[in-house]
Amino acid sequence: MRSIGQAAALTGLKQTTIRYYEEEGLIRPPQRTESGRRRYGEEDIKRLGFIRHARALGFELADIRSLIALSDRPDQSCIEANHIAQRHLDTIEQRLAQLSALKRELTLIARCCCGGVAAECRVIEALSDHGDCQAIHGA
Amino acid sequence: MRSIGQAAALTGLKQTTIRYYEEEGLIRPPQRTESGRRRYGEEDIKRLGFIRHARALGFELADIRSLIALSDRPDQSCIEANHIAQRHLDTIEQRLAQLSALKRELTLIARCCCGGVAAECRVIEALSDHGDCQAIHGA
DNA sequence: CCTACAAGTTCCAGCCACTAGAGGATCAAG
DNA sequence: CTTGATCCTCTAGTGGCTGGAACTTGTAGG
Repeated sequence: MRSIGQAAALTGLKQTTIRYYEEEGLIRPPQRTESGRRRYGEEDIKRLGFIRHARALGFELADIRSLIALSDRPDQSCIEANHIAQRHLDTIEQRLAQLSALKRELTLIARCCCGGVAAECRVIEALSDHGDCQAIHGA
Repeated sequence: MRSIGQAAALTGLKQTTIRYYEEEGLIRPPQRTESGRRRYGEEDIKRLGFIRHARALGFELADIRSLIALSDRPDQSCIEANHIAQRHLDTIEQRLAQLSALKRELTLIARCCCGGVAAECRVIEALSDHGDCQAIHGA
């Protein structure tokens, strides 16, 4: 059994984050010592690792909640899990496309700064006038 | 002079957002009618457009504040503006790299779902075990 | 046994950039 | 005068934590 500090060190999460996950019901409340300190078993550590990994992949807590529910009922079809992953993948792809559009425009804007005074600054000018900016505002 | 509704329609911002920007000091408080309704002039609309565009490019309000301050003192060097843009570009590039890494891993994970039961679900398994996941956790 | 000090506890506020909703006032048209 | 659109202020909520205050426990050394 580990303390919250050890759990944090093992999973790479912060103690406050672990407590937050408990509060949010993402992990079950761990055992406590007589004095009230949390004690985590191997299963708890595993689940924390799961959450950590899923968060690192950008899943939202709501999705993670669903994935956890799925893994707790191992007889169920995993189509749902795949669905969640697929949906997330779509989101990521959208964001990627958006971001590269941003990058393109921003590169253009940033490149034409010649170091003059702000009155002639292309950066500020380009930001003021979005006539030549396409399809960014659908963000 | 335009009402806040017109300003919103012209800039693509919501009324609440415009009021929020006012509260945050990103725009100066507009004139008011006798009854207290906001009236926006051309300059105000322009500035709102500026903010809108910068936000669409992903600049944070703090950066936008600096950019506005710069454009208000047109005699100053625009190196600062360029610096802000460059910094933002770096952030975007980092996020892009991160996102494509996520996409790669997630694609791998999602692909191996064969539609079986959750106990054998590769998606859940892959999330539990991040032994084969590289360098995502530096996010 | 006493003293530090590290590590844990709860609770509450703050972050960002809005957004939603309540509840009321005002405006323009018919 | 009524109706419905528009506007006003104020408060609270979003997600996913993070930080701090104020307190209690555990442990190691002297």
